[in-house]
Amino acid sequence: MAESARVRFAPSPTGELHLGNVRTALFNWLFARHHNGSFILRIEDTDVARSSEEAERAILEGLRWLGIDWDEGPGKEGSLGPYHQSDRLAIYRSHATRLLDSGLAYHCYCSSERLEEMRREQRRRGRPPRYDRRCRALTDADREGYESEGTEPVIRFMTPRQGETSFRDLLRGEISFANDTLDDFVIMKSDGYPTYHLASVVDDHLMEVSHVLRADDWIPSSPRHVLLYRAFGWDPPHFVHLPLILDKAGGKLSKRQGDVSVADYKQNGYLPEALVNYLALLGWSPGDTQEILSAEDLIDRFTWDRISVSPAVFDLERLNWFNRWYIRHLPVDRMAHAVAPYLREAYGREEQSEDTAYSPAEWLKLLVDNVREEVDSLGQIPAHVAFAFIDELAYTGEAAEAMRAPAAGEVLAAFVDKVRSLEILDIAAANTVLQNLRALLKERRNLGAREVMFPIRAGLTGSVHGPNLAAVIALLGRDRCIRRVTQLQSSFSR
RNA sequence: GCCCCCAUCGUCUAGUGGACUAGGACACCACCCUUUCAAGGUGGCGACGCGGAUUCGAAUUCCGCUGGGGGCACCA
Repeated sequence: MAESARVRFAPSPTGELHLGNVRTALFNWLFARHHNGSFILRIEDTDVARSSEEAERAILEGLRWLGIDWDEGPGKEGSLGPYHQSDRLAIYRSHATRLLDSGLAYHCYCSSERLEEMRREQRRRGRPPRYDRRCRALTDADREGYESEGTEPVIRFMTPRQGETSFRDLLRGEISFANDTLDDFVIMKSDGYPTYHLASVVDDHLMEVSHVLRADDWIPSSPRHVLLYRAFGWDPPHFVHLPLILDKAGGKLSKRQGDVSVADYKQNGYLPEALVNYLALLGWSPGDTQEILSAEDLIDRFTWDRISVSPAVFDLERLNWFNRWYIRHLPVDRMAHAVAPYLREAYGREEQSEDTAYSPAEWLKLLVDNVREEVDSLGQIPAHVAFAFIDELAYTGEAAEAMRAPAAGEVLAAFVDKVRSLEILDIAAANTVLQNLRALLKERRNLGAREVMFPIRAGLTGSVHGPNLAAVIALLGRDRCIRRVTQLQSSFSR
């Protein structure tokens, strides 16, 4: 590819940033970065009723969070802007007029009621729903009549009745459509805004887009776009249609079954690098067995010819695996920073370090470092560390059983003794305590490791599962450990 | 209904006529490790949709079928 790579992501701000859209954005971005080209962000806000600034903000925020940056677009006006289609209406109008003047487009005054009725009838007769081109044959008198009634027309493209229109998809080769399966589609709406077809073709040309990477479901529209390029006398860009992302049920990924918006994943504690890594591998592969790929790796290795053509099912389990990997490998201070908001939300505070051997920051890091291996996402962390924030423990059945063990009382008493004798209870000291306790009780009562560890863990946390026990002890600190166990002992003796 | 796209383990995929008793990853199962859970290690389960054709030889090429998906708006 000798020519420069200019690609774009062109979302319409009508809702959340959808995973499918993100994947499209990601592939475009990787393509641009790999080829040292440009990645353009264009906001397709031509649907006045559905577009909102809030949705646009969410999209920009989502992209930024994922690290997908743009070279031209909102906040980065380049020479080929503006990058909101609503700011380009004059451009579309003049181009529509050009087609009108050259007889390749015409005004259509048909009401939406008539069009709906027409389509209903066509479907009823088992015919494909298509515009019947009635307004192609309007006389000047007809037109004047409509105009005097105040009817605002749309502008339709005059699609050839005969022949076929084909285009080359880089991955699939030649795809052709018989022109009679296309109809005279609308290019300008009656509110003066262009439709997607016109706007995207005009913009892609004017913004000098070299490659259009977009989702599969655009294939049926592509011949219309090719027709428009030709009508304007332009060369179409290269097309690469990306396979759709399907849900578990095999349909197009949509709301209702699970989270589909990036904001949801962000909120639930998925790391951007995990999402990027997972999404990059949905419909693309590096060609070897490497699974963990950083953004740099992806940029380095991304080429369009390794994009697959068959649809891919979104698999949360696999995303979770990537997220777990990145959670485990993130530097601990970054992890602490990322986890803090979740703790604050759940407990109103992000640490509980008073009366421990640690500073607040150290305490948080110790906590995070010891719990990170147990969760799929950051959002699950608060539930795993309740023992460190809440003193009223709810004991699980297993925990109660562990404390009912014959030696449990003796184990806990010995534990409190050891802890009481300490000045500083950090993780090293806690480990020493546990080691000594094991040796002592092995000698005295021939107890195994579990018989020692389980009652202590259960008494301290209310559960027999959880982070490393020495860490638990260090996180609670000397006084809380003693308090929890003695409370337990008094309730037993009652 | 019409048009278009797609088809390898349950899922993501490698594979571009012979190196395929089809490789890797997720999930699942077993074992090991172990201070619980997890992580890690080892092993296991598990796929070329069907039928023709081309070829000495097809997962790989061609045709048909079947199946799945998408599109058919003054939404993108």
